[in-house]
Amino acid sequence: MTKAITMKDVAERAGVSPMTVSRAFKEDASVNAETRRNILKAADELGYVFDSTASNLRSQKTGFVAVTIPSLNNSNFADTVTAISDDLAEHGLQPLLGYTNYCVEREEALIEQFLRRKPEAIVVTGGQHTHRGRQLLEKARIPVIEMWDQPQAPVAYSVGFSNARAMHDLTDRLVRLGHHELGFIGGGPQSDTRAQDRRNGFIRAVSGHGLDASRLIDTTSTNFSIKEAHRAFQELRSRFPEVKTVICASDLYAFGVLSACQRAGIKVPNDLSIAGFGAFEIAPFTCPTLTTVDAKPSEIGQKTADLIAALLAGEAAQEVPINHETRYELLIRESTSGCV
Amino acid sequence: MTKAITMKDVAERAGVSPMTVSRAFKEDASVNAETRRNILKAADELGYVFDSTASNLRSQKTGFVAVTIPSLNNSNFADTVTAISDDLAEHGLQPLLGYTNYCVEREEALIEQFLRRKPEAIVVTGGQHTHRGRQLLEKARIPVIEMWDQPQAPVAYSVGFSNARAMHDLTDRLVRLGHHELGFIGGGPQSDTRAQDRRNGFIRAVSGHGLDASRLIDTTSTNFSIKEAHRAFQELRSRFPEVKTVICASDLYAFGVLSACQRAGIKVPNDLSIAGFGAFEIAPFTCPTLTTVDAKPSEIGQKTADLIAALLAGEAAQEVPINHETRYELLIRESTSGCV
DNA sequence: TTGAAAGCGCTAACAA
DNA sequence: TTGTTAGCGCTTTCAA
Repeated sequence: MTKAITMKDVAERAGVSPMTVSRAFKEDASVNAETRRNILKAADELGYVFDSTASNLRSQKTGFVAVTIPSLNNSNFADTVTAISDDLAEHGLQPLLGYTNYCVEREEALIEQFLRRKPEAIVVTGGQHTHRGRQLLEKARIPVIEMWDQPQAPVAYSVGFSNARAMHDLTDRLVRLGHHELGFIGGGPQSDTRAQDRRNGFIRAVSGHGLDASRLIDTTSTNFSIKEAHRAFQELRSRFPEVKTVICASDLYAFGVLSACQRAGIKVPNDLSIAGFGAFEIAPFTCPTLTTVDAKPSEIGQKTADLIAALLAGEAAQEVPINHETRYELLIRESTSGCV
Repeated sequence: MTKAITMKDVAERAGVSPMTVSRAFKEDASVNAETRRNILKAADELGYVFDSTASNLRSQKTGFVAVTIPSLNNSNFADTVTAISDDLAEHGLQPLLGYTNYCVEREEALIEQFLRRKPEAIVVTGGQHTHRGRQLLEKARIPVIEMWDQPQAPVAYSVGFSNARAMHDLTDRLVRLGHHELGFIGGGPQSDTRAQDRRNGFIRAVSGHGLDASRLIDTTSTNFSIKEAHRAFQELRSRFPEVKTVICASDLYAFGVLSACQRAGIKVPNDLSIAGFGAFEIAPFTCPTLTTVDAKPSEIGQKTADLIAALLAGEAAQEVPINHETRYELLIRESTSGCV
């Protein structure tokens, strides 16, 4: 391995000082136009590659934004990350992405790892952390954003919505449309906290109407899978055969229930209504189309990135709101039109 | 902002030299067990956070592996990245993830950006790059891996399979099963190169049997969407009404065609057979279940990470093969059982 | 607009 | 096992 080419080499070739080379590589620095051209040419000829690691150390700025999500393989989180990534890029920031696999201990490890890399802000999904994870976030001297949920006790900033309220609204709407025998799949004690919140919202809405809110089926894996939905639906059918409307913590579950019904010859929505959560790409294309809630994941990502940009631009803290509530939208479709 | 706490501070508090603190933070360094305990305690009390940026510069090692994929929102690529990420973590490496949106110019920009951060290896998806992108990869003095495809002229290492051959095999198999009027959706000149390769494989297989291989429908967007499939299927129906078997460049297209059929009352597979590519999670759960090809994305990720680990461990270059072929599997299911 | 000097926080290399 | 010295490649700061 020959020695790496540095700014000094470029400087010598261009006949200037290293400092001028440094400036030439900064878009907005004041360097004579021709000098800059010469420098960039020299750099190109030498095959010089700017070294961010040195720049990061000296300037105490890395341009990193740490982001942890539960899973990469979930189109909602993928949409959020895509939006964050796009938006941050406009501000010259680069996400440092990690996934927790829905495990707070893994989150803690990720947070610790990421903080060592000196990101300029850190984004985590949800408000559930280990004790130490939370401490790390609190002591990090950078903006901390919890997204997707509205934590009861936010570490600092939050961008998201209440999963409980969203599911409450969906359920309430369906009850008003005539659905009275409802069951819920997902959100058991082992699941993702967002799924748990959704289940709570379901219970609150159903109880609020004086209906039976006890037809709940736990799922055992933290991430959502179609297979799991099949198992859960079977359990629902045997324990609560009277259920006419199944609401699921995720569209993936809803799709699983729908496919199980198609296999079993159960007509949806005539015999059974189904609703999901998340507005996955397939939802408007299934037969029947799937009732769901669009949590607008891209909007969450965008608002998160905008918030970071504002905070890093040094906007007076009192001008930046702490909690950023994002919208969600009920999408009532064919799969729940059976009771009218 | 008060001054950051450094190793020097920790050293003073623990009554040792900074070098000893440095060693205490390295798992395998030789430090007296009690000394290390004292140091870590002191660090904890001071709220010290190890500074990777300084470590990276001094040791000329960042622990980063740059990875670019076309899209985050594609479960195949998400699976690959998840596997890479898991595997690299075991070697203390951290992926630096970026997505190109199926655009070689964006890829070039990402490569350039990433190389400045001094990753220890770089992984790109596929073998298509801009001229400069390729040059950057060639001149980077780190292992370069092209994954998912088997490029004709690899930059260095490759881990993947031939999309053309995989689709050829699927098509060939279907022809042998009695499918003789075939059409293909996707892989037009504007699409993802992997989709183009698949189309070529289709053409080769169909022509190979002396059948009409000209029933091809272009899609216009680079990423796969269900909506696009609806449009394409409509075009296929009007231009080639004789088609009895539709093969799609992606499961997402196949799902779109299937849902369009369900809407239109076309019986699958009795009136029309459908096959996709990618073994998406929904494929075994649709009604009918979907014939597809499993390209084993996790395996690609795993092999890629293993290759990187081997190369960084300094294994003699001649011991490490250049091309790593990964397996794929034909999954013949209900959606193509109409011709038997 | 350009340059010189100093140093960001860590660790390689060497010494004890 | 521990310490000393020097310096990784940039950019801050100050001066011209």
